[in-house]
Amino acid sequence: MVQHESPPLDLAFSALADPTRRGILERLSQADASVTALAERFAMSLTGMKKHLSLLEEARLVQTRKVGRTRTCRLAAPTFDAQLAWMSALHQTWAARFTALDAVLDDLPPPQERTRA
Amino acid sequence: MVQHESPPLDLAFSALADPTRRGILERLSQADASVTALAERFAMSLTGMKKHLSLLEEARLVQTRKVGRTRTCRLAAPTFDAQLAWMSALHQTWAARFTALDAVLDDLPPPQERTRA
DNA sequence: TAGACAGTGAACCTTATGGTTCAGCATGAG
DNA sequence: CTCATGCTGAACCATAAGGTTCACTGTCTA
Repeated sequence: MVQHESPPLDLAFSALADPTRRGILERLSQADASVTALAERFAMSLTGMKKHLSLLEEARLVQTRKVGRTRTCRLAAPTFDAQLAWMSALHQTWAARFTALDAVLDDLPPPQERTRA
Repeated sequence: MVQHESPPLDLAFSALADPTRRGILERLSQADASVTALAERFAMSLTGMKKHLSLLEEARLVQTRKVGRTRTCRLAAPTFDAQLAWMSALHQTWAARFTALDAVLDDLPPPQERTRA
């Protein structure tokens, strides 16, 4: 497979691709939480949760800090920028194409109707 | 592992997580293309490309149509809605806590720009 | 000081993913 | 009709991903 590159976009999108991780983000959007709390909430082992959190942290979607023996997790703020920018760029393109080309492509006549012209 | 659910968000985000697939979308944003053309462009087998395209199609990011023996691929339009909504919802939460990212979302074109006749 | 508690890390298991090759199967051009 | 072209599908392979358990470290607390 050789996934040679893993730029921010890869990290962020694939972090977001997992429903559990999206759940974690939603949960954290309500309140900060410890690893244990999250593990309980999502019914998985501490270790499993830790892995998710590591990914989320690497993708800069979550920020954690360990005080004493408990690690507290919170949402990291300015993180969707790259994704939004990317999606937005593609979206722009659509807008352009729709106004111009869309009607033609969308309503492309069925093959047998192409006799005239 | 048992990935029991695979709702639109999963599909879309994980489709977007792969750099090749993002590349395909970018390429298609410039012009429609056949499977062969895409496979050549991304230096992979037809079959490999087909798999990517199937995923993209299932995620409703790409639309294909076969005419004769060639299948033409084009961007599908109104597809980031769910993701934008989700991210935006999370972002709302931040807004209460931080106040940074608003500009990005504001710059975004309205998700439903498909007002074509 | 003795546990208990919170988190880590290594090893492992199973399934998913990204890719390949090879063998078809329609379709279009001579 | 024949053959090249364009795509499909099945089988396979290596690695990544999502999870587990078990052993361990560090930190409270009684």
